Amino acid sequence: MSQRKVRVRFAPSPTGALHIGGVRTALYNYLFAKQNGGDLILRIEDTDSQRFVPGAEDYIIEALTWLGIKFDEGVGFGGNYGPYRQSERKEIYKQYVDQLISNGLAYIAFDTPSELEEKRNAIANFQYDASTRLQMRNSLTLSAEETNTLIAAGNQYVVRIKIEPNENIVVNDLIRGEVIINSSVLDDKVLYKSADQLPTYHMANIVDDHLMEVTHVIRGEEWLPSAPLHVLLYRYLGWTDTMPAFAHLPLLLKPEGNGKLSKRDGDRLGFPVFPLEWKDPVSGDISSGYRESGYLPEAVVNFLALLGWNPGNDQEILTMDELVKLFSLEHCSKSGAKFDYEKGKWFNHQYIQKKDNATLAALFQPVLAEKGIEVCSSYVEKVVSLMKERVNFVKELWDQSAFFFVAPLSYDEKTVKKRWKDNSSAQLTELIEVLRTVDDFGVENTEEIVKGWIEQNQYHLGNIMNAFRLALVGESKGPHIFNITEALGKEETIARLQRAIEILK
RNA sequence: GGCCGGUUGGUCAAGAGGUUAAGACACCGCCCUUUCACGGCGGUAUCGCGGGUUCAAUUCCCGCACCGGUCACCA
Repeated sequence: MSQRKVRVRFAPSPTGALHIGGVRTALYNYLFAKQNGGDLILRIEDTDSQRFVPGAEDYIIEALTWLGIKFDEGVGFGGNYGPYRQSERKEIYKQYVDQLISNGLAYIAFDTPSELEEKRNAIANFQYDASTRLQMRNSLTLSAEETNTLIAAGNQYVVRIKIEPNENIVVNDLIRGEVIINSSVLDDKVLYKSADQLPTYHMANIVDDHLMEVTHVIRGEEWLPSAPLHVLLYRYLGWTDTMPAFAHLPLLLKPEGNGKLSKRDGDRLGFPVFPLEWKDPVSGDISSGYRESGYLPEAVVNFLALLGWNPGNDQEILTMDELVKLFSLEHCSKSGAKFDYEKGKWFNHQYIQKKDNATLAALFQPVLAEKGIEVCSSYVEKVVSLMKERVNFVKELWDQSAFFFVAPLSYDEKTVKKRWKDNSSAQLTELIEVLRTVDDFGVENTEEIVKGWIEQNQYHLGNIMNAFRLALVGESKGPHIFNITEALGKEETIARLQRAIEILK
């Protein structure tokens, strides 16, 4: 299996929004494919007709596109190995199922769900396997004639794999090494159900990976227990020599408490677990998304990439291109990672700093529009350049810099108490007169004149500046004060001073 | 419960027999400063426990504990 072109797939089932853990799996597959000059396939695993959710497929594509994870083929991308939706591949699976049956590697079982339920209730740890299958209603215990009669009469049945007991099955995992499981602990898994004429995940997955010439299966750790079954299926189908290599990724865990990160944790703890906002078509419930929360896609990618993998050094800010170069399965960790939302915010902060002002201003404009503010982009860019280093999200820009767009309506009580002195209004009144004489309201000039005036009169610099800031901003925050006066302009600066003097007396 | 996987600071983690056990997030303190941030500096680990192997073990082996996953006609 030397020179096969690397081909990997991301194979979600369209049962709802794509979980952030799934996004990471898709990302790792993408990085691995690109690094090796291979292909990434998007395959939709919709063999469970019961759980299909409309809109989920589009959601998956939109989310991954937003993040810059590009597919080479698959649903929505074309390709020569289609169709890529499992529900459209019924006939393909059927022939392999039949092949297994005729080779004696699988059999037909008529036990109804309720009969099985009964068994499970009656016998502790009941498992449909070599030790029990001869007590069940299947083509192993029934004659061929009886079997055919039952089928002809329209009885529903399933096809089960026939697993021989007592054999150690070796799964070679690229991340975990050899994992050995005894076949006796495996059950005769259902491969196919006559009810909807669809295979189950296991069968469809192996057939498709083989037919689509997948070379590496990179998926979540929750699949590790069924990996031996998959190895056996490759053998039963005669495809062992082209069996893909496996890599089982560690899980994303809840930030606190136990268990893997779930859909509900996000809303409970106040952060998104989905890339895009998702509205459940049935319940109408809305779950927040990273995009709508103001995350930059590069930040999400970077954050996710480092959750379960690291480059082996202390580099943390990595672009997609760098990730493609550096990624390796060997550096993936084996243990689950608790999801640290705070770190995610930090990544976004880093990427905001890296973005140029024009881009950020363009992202900020809609937020301003929402507040009913219309200003030219050059002014927004100026504000952004002054304020971006202090926010994690574009949206926060408004909280931090509203005073650039609207005069303070009130003055923060604590700040007033601390910064507004008895002589403040007298001094600021004087300051107004000084400012009136300033023609060039640029940062340096205004600062020089104001500081000169303060020095001349032996005033306390801090007292004046803090009261000045209070008048302009309404509280004790913001960038260098003369950057604010420059942006506001002479008229507005003086108006704000007058207003503060009036109100605070 | 059976089976499988994992276990380095609150979190993400580097490390691969001999190190003062990196770095980042968060937190705390200090510095910078006219405010708030940014930035800078500093602080917090007897590497889950118990046995081995070895001159030497966080690193190798075994047992235990704990955490996680999985045991469907779901993926």
